Amino acid sequence: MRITTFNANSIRTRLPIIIPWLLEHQPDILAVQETKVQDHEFPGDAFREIGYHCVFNGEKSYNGVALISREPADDIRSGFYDGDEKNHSRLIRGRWGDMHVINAYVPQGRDRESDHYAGKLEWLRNIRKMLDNDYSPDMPVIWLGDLNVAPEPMDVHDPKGLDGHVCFNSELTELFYEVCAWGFRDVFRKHHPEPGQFSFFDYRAASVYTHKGWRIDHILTTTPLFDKSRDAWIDLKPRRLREPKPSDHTFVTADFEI
DNA sequence: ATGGTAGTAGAACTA
Repeated sequence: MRITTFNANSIRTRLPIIIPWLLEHQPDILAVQETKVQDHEFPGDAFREIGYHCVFNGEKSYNGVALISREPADDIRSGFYDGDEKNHSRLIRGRWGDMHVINAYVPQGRDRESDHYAGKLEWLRNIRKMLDNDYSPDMPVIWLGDLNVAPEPMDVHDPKGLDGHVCFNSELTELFYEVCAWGFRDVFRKHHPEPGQFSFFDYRAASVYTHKGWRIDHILTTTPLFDKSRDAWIDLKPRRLREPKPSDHTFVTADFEI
């Protein structure tokens, strides 16, 4: 079983990257964030034409999440709880058999003093509440997506210069690990303990060419799945393309022996 | 260099 996360930064603009990537790498599930499209304009036909099902929650211009999969999901849920309209376009959950997938686009936070940053911390606390309510760490559960958290110094290109950033500071990373203490483990780091592994490169300052990146896109699983993971990898090629135009994030994938 | 680029929109906001 192969599962991938990708912040598309507009799924319509990124179809020339996503469709060939799906055909080449054949993931069972692709979790997309920042689709930036309302539901009635979602390009579902492009995925159905190559044999993928898709479910999505979007809004105009901002946010938006989707689950694109070989097999249709048995259950789809949106937000932290049924009827949570406020978080529809940042959280979509699916179940395939006994495997639960939580696709999240965690708020970025803008700056430490803003309400947006306070909302980001609250968002992570709500994830923990949702986990406590709806799942158990002995179940096969995957939490993946653009989590807007670089957990360790090695997850940013300049840990000293970037300390205090909304995606890299001790308050945030401590909270992140409190959420993970529910029962999540970092599948990517199981296979790649080395530094220099990044999933996001700012469009500005040609960061991709100097490898000044961040690892903020994650695939975390409960122990039953963690033990069955066989590989994880970041595909930098789609980020380095000039044509077609790249997203500022790239694909992060985990492979499991199931 | 507190800049830089990109997407959505069709000006200014978000990242």
